[in-house]
Amino acid sequence: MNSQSIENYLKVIFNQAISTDEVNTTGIAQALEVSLPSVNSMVKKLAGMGFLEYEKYRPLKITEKGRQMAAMIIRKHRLTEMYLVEKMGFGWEEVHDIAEQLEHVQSPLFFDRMDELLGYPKRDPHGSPIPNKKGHIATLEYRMLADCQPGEKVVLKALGHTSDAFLKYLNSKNLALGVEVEVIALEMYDRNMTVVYDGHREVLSSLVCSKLLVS
Amino acid sequence: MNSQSIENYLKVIFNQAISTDEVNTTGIAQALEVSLPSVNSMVKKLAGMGFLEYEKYRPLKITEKGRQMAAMIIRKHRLTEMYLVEKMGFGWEEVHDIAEQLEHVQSPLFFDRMDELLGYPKRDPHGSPIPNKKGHIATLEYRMLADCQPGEKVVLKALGHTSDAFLKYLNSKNLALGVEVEVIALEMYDRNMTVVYDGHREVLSSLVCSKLLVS
DNA sequence: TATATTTGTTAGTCTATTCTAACTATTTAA
DNA sequence: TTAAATAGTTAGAATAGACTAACAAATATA
Ligand SMILES: [Mn+2]
Ligand SMILES: [Mn+2]
Ligand SMILES: [Mn+2]
Ligand SMILES: [Mn+2]
Repeated sequence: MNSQSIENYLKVIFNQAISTDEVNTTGIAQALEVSLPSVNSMVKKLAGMGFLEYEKYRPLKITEKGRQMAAMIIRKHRLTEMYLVEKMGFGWEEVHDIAEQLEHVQSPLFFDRMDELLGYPKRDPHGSPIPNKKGHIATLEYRMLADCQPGEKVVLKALGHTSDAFLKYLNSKNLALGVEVEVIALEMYDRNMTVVYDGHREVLSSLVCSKLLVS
Repeated sequence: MNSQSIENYLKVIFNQAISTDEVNTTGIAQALEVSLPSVNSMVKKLAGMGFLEYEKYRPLKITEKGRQMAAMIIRKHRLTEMYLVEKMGFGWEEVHDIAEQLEHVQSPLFFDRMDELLGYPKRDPHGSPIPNKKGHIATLEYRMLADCQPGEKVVLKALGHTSDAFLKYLNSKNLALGVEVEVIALEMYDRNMTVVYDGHREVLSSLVCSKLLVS
């Protein structure tokens, strides 16, 4: 069985590979808050296990095997988050830290049961796709709210970022997935956006709007 | 935070202290399937942390602090088992291995929510008491079925042992907690007991009867 | 292009947890 | 009450994962 440490590295590497395909050591070190040499030695180990391709001083490439393995951990993480929200009444800002631990539990039955009880959900509480049992991850074609034009009506589908602070901010504005948002105005100077939803009228910064994924 | 290893040691030591109060190294080694020297060095560490009293070549004594700590882990273990059975539809023979992992999750909220959703249960699915948040464990005054006399009608309340094999045996005989059992006959030669319950008539060995706790 | 900055690597150390081999104390039993 | 058996200890080593200090390669910048 892979250690929790190995699983956490793999997950980070997989996530960084989504945007750039090639991953660098420094990024991993920052994400996991460990030193560069720690990453270097773990990377060699992961390469030895066939999860990565590694050449000295070259960016890393995750292999299909690595991708597969990472997807299974992410599957467990996201199923857990969904379960905590849907079945145990947690808020979407409370579940990540718990899922970070439960994702390492070794028990296919446990996660299959969650999946079943949830009715085989496709997304986690933050709108991110839940990989299926084969490791396949649906690619979601959402736009950023920041790219919408005044007059458009869109539905909030997912978040591009899920920090505690951001989730709490969204809670304070009553912004949740599924909410229909109408773009009223876009200030060209700072790209602040005035929106209306659910009887609310708010001005959202471009920072926020770039993290709200809509369709 | 205490490591999983430390937590597993503490739990074993606590459990062994219930019967004899004094615990010996060999018992711990057997329960955890590790070598004697491993236990020896961990025991010194636990003593250093104030969980045990240790003197060379003397049996160990668990301290109040150690008892407290162990109770909190056992609380998480048993709440988890109850949750898995009651809310997720697992059989009582399936839950121990999952609970063995979940008991190490660091999230008071997670277990408090389980507790709440379960309606603050007093026992786990095998009839063992769930320690309360202060670490207090109710002592259950049950008798062994083996000590009952022909003619007595008793209710199965808990198990003195919870191995997979035993639980599966009980499943095969449709014996579950809460079942009312009438003692029909007791064979003095081998102490086999003939019992009737739920429309079943079975002959149970003394080995089995000594592990069935009734009231 | 030459230099400065950033990024990645190596060497060596540390802690946690485990092990085997060798030894010592305690307990049991002849 | 001595010898045998059992239980516990020490020493020394291994592995996993992390770190700092020192160095090398790659990249950015003047
Ligand atoms: Mn998460
Ligand atoms: Mn994790
Ligand atoms: Mn159990
Ligand atoms: Mn455990």
